[in-house]
Amino acid sequence: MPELPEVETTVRGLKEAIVGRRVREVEVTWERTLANASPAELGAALAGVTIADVTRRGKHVVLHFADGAALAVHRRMTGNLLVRPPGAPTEPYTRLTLRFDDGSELRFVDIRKFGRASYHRDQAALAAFFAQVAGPEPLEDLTPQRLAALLARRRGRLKPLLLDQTFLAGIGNIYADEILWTAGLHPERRADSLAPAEIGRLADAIRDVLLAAIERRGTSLRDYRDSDGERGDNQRFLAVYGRAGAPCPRCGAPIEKRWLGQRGTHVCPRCQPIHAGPPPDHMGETRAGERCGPERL
DNA sequence: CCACGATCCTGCTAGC
DNA sequence: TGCTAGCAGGATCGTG
Repeated sequence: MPELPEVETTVRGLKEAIVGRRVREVEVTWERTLANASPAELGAALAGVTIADVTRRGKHVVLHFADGAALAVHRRMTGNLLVRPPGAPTEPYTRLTLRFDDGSELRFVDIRKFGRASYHRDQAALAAFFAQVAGPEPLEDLTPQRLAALLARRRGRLKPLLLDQTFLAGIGNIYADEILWTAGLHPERRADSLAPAEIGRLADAIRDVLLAAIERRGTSLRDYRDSDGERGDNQRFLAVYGRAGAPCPRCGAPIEKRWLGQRGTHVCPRCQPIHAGPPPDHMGETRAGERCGPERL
């Protein structure tokens, strides 16, 4: 569910809400949520410790504690991190709760139980963890030159590569489809086949699509909520994702849905030709940000 | 290195 | 109305 823009939105909300709060106790209601510790170990490690900062790395929310330790939370498909005041009724599907000194709570609510939290005793351990699971941040200095180097000698197809978190950290199924449409690139293009102009379009699309979605506080199709429980707005601006059969906002051709790497994939057959080459003439008629209409709320 | 299938889970919905 | 198959913002592991 949550991809980079949703995680970024959540992190900004959590920073406001819980930095400076001190953990009184930890409650674990679904043990497998904890990836590398027992409930007792996590409780002992966090009791009495203050939240010093909240950051994002890829799709992970990272809670940093005053003692240098950190808790990395990956929400997978349906997980949400909600801040609730003292005495607020518990949400169903709550898997993990940090209760603070003032009685307020941070709750990890996750219908499908895929989400995971991992505890890291210090910065070195945290860095080692992310070295394993997360590649470069797509919003930090992703120049066309750098993207070209990343794509070189990659023989796989574009979309599965964008979904590979060690290639770039934070892009998921929605934004991969939106990015490739924005760049006018077919998801099955071989990654090392892009011309320099195409790499430039891809770098621009990655930045533009992700930044626009952050500005709209993320995409809420069904389950995603921010730390206040609010929905995002970006679902109203999707060009291809979830719009099979509907007209392409740029050229009007019906959006196709196909299956690629076990993921539903949405593509405009006219704007995203499978063969390498210059973009179709109509590319650029619509600028990023003004695409889409109200036909799908 | 790359593709594919199975697995972990629950809820919703389209179609019969 | 009621049931069921299939699908869902993800990642990992094993096989070929």
